[in-house]
Amino acid sequence: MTGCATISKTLEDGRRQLVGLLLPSDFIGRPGRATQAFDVEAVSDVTLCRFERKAFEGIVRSSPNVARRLLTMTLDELDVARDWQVLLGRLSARERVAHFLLSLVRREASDSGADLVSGAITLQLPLSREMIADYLGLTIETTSRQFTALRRDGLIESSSARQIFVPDLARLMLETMDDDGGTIA
Amino acid sequence: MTGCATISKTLEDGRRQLVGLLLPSDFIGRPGRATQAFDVEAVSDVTLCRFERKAFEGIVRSSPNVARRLLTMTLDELDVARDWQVLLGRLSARERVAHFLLSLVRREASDSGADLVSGAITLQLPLSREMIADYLGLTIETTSRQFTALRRDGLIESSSARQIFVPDLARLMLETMDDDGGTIA
DNA sequence: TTGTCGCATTGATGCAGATCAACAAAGGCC
DNA sequence: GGCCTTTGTTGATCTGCATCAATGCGACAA
Repeated sequence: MTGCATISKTLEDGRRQLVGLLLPSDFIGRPGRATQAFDVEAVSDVTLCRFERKAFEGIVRSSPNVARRLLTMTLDELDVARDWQVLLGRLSARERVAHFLLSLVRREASDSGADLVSGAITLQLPLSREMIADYLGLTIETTSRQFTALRRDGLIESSSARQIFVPDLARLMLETMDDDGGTIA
Repeated sequence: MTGCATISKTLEDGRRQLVGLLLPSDFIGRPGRATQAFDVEAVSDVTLCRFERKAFEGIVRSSPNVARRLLTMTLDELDVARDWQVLLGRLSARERVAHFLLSLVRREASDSGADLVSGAITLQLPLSREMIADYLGLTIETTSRQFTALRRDGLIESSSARQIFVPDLARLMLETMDDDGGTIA
């Protein structure tokens, strides 16, 4: 309901990859599953709404609307995961960072109902550089360098590491090269 | 029901990433969705079982068991997608290829009920080198070189490009470095 | 047989991002 | 304030994979 958490997997040698970002309105847990194959970790103070498994599954069983909603949410998560696969497999470091920033913008826009496709916006990054790197399949250093490069190119401005001002969203979108916003010359 | 298909996304400049591999028993389509954000493409002759959307959604609505099964399948797909994210974000080329081969072995094992964790096995690759490269977020050349390297190291043998013999599954697993099979010295 | 087409392999070279290392900045705590 | 820890930035160098370019090889047709 408030706060931010991550879903991740860590390999034995310490390499880590985030596979999900949980923000208010997201759901944790898998109905009908005893265990979870990934780690869920709060990255800020979090308040959440807990359901007893038994009771919850009873509700799901008795209410087809809830069941359908759950399926829809899972399908949405699947789409997010697949877009993320494309990012991890094929995008350059700069494209990844631009994409990350825009995904945060879209999250915020869809929460507030507005539909920001251009103009300026200020973002609060919910994650540290290390987490962003683990999110994007990069190292801390390249992530930091990409932020610096975007700042140098005037695509973002920042007063602190966690506070990002985007003067022109359309211009940032040109950096992402995906079919939601690309069309680069 | 027979054959093999892929789910993928292609960027405007031609870069492509597979985000799903469909083998017999898999399901195509998203209940409650009009459109699909990814391309589905047959890579061999395929026979499938088609349902009318209206009729199918009626069945889902009236039968909670079907609805629950659908949710379970989607959750499984989500787990696969997330493991894939880890592979794309953090594994080396050699690890990716080893992981790919083992995922095919597991698929075959789980279909035939057997549970192969060691010993030898012969695989028919359902994909060309190009598709494997797009699957793993690599180029054709790197993929080919990794097959050559695995052959050189005695981890696989092959009579043709599509036919792979794995003399010792346990040894191949040591190459994957994930927490399902790693434990490297 | 000989050409040609598509796919796979192999080699030479380049480069984006990783790694190693130093330093700066921002809190927290006494 | 001063000290320490954590986090972020920057620079120098290295390396794994991409890129560019041939070459090999089986399938198929003329």
